[in-house]
Amino acid sequence: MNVGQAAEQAGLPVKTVRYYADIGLVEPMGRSDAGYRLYGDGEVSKLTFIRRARAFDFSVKDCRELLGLYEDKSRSSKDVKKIALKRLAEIDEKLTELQKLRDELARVAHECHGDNRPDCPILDSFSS
Amino acid sequence: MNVGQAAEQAGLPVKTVRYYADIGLVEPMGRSDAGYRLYGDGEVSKLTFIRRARAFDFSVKDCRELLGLYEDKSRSSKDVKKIALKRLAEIDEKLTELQKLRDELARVAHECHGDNRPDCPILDSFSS
DNA sequence: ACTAACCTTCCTGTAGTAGGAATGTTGCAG
DNA sequence: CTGCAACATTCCTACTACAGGAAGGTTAGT
Repeated sequence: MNVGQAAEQAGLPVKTVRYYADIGLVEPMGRSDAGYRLYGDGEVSKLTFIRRARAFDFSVKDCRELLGLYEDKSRSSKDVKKIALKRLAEIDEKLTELQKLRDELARVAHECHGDNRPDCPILDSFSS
Repeated sequence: MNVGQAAEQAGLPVKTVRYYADIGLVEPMGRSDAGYRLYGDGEVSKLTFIRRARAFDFSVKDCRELLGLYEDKSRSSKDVKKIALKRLAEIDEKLTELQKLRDELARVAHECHGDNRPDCPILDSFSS
């Protein structure tokens, strides 16, 4: 299977699949005589796995680690859970920050009457 | 005032101040004989303004627009509010997505017993 | 034989800096 | 006057995770 088909099956852009091959994240099974990347079902599974993990906001670096665990049949679920909980904590922190940001922005935006006068609490909050 | 002092007063890294000068966001008043960037209080105000706006997660591009409004004494608060509300909607969307992500990750992480057995619902959720 | 649809590599760009090299300037103490 | 620290300069590289496009080769079908 060429890169296009592998990409389609995995639900990823071709560019991305090639990129993953370049950085050694998911290498093709081999190359055709013409130098085309050749993929099998195993590689497609890995690519799909990565797409899902990325959708969970795991970094490519995290994915590399997870993929290692995914392929390692002897790994314990403890190892995986540890990474997941770390990501969860990071996401929680991000959520908290973003929520604070949102509230403050909503507050200043609400205070701004939004008319044709130049007086604006939003800009004031930036400069004071 | 040289770049170091301006950066300190604005609460920004020197590198960042130089970057803002390079991209024409906040240009120095002038240059010294030796070619040092020279800043005045006006530039420091703008830099401070940008730092605050960036803290609100506004992009540098947004900042450029806001800075234009900030400097334009005849602008209406309506224009500013429009940008702010747009950002607010974006943040809300991001929050919603992140929250969904968080919940799903928390769910699969919770389902994983995290012991020494290889069986792991987290990885399963990625590959199925 | 031609053409469309694939594939290849390589180069550039994105956002917003951070780090570092090589070099020049300023100010002050000895 | 000299030496030195603390500043400044430009330029190059790296980061993340790709996207876009150029220039060219391959394959499959008509």
